[in-house]
Amino acid sequence: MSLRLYDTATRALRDFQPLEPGRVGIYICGLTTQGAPHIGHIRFAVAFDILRRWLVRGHGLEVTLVRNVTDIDDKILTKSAEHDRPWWAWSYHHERETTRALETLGVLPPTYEPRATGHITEMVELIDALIERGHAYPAEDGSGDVYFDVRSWADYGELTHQRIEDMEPAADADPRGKRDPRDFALWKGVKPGEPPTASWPTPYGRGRPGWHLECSAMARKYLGDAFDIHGGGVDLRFPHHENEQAQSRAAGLGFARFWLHNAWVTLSGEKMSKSLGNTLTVAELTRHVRPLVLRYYLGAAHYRSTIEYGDHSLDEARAAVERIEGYVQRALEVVGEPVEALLAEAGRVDVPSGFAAALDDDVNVPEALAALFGTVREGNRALEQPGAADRATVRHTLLEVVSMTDVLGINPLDPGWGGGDEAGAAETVLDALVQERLAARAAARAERDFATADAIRDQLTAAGVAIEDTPGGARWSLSRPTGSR
RNA sequence: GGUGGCGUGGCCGAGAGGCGAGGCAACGGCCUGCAAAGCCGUCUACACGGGUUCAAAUCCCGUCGCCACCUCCA
Repeated sequence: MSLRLYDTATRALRDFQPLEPGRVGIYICGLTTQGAPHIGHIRFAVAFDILRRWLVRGHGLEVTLVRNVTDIDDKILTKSAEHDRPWWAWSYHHERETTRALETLGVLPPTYEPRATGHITEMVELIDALIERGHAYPAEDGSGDVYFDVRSWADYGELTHQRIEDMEPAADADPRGKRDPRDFALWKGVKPGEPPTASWPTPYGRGRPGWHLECSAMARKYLGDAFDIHGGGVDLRFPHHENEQAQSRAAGLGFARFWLHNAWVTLSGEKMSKSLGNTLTVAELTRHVRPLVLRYYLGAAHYRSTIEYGDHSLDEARAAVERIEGYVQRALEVVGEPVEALLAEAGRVDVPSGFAAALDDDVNVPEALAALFGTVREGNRALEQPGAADRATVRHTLLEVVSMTDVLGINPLDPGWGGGDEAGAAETVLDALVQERLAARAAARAERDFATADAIRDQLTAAGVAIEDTPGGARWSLSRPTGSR
C-alpha cells in the first residue's frame, strides 16, 4: 500500500516516502489571527487533519505537525490600531478564537504551534546566512529593511512555474531601497508611528519580520533543514510559499519535499473573504448546526476541489451524517457491548481496502466516503436478518464504520462531539420524559387506538423528537435542525 | 501579459479511454395500523464544436463561460 500525493511543485502525483522511515514532518500555514475564523479558513485545517490521521492510522507513521501562528504582520497592526487595541492582544484574542473553532470541529491539536514573535533569533540567523551567501541585502535607503534578492536566485519562481520577467510588479509596490521591485522583505525596519512593542533589535536595526520569513525559520527549527510536507491554501502558493522556498533553499536548506495546497470554500462562486463580506464564521454556523455536520461538510469534498456553499449544503451533510449515525446506533444496540471497548477495538481493525485505496490516492475523501456508505449499506442489510452470521456481520461492519469515520474525523461515537456531562445529564432527563410518552403511545397502539398513538407521536415530532418503531419497541432521537442561510 | 484551476444527472460531488462512484432529493416496491428508519429498484450525466481511436466524460485542437494567484488572502 503506497500513498500518493499531488505535489504542487512538480504538478504531479508522487509516491510519498518519508524522509526518515516511520516519521513524517508536516508544516502547515497558516492561521490568520487578524480576525475571527470563517469556514474557509478552517477548511485547510480539516483537510490536513484528515491527511494526518491517515498517515497515523493507515500507515503507522509518527507525525510531527507544526502549524504556525503568524502573530505579527501589517494587517494585524492596522486592524488592532483601528480598534484601539494592542496588536498582541488583538492577535492572541483571535488565536484563541481560532483554536476554539478548530477544537469544536474535532481537528486534532498540532504537535506544536509556534508563534512568529517567539522566533526572531532564528530569523536573524537565516538573514545572516542569506546575506553571507549574497542572496539578501540591507535596503540601500537606510530604512532598516532587509530584502531578498530574487535576481540572485536562479530558481526563483520554481514552485509556481513563473519567470521573474513575467511577474507583474505589485501595484502598490514601494520601491524604497529595493534593487528589483520583486524583491521581498525579510525584515522590516521600524517606521515612525508603529507601536514600540512591535519591533525587536537585530544587527540590521530595530524592526519586525517580513511575511514569509517566520515560516522558513520555524519549519527549520522544529522539522529540520529538510522535511516532508508543506501545506496551505492555494492562494499561498504565491507569493508566500514561493518566497519561503526561495529563502530557505538560498540559505542552503533542503526545505519541503512535497507541497500540498487546498482549494477554497466559495459563496455564490466567489472566494469567501472578509473584504467581500461573504464570510461564515464557525461560531455563527455552529449555533444552528452540529459541529459534526459542519466537519463532515468541510471534509467531504476532495481537498483540491473548490466547494460551493449553498442553502442546502448543510442539510445534505446532516442527512449523510445521520445515515451513518443511524446505522452506528442500531448496530450498537444489536451488538450490545460497551462503547469504550468497541472504540478501542475499532482503533486496531483494518479499514476496508477500498477505503484505504481511496485515501492513498491523494486523500480522495469522496471515494473513501463511497466505501464507507457501502459498508453502512452492508451493515443495514445484515440488521434486517436475524441469523448469527448476520450478527457477526453487524459487529464487523460496525467496527469498520467506526474505524473509517475515525480516520475522517467524523466518528459519531467520539466523545468529543458529546457536549460533556451537562449535556449527558440533560439527555437523561429528556429520555425519562420521552420514554413516558412512548409508553403511553405503546399502550394506545396495543389497544389499536391509533388516533391517540399518532397524537402522541405528532406532539413529540413537533417538539423535535423523531420516532422510529422497531421490533424491540420505539426509539427516539432529536431531529436536529441545521438551519441554513 | 504570465501562472494555475474549473464547467459531470433535479442538487452536491468522485472518476479520467471500454467496466452504472457515493450522498441528497424525487418516484415505485418491500416492511409498517399509518409513518419514520432501513432494504430493493427507477431516473444512465459529463459546457460547445471538431479530431484521434474498434471505443472518448476521460486524449488532442479550437470555442464559450466561470474562478483564483501575480509580493503581507486559507
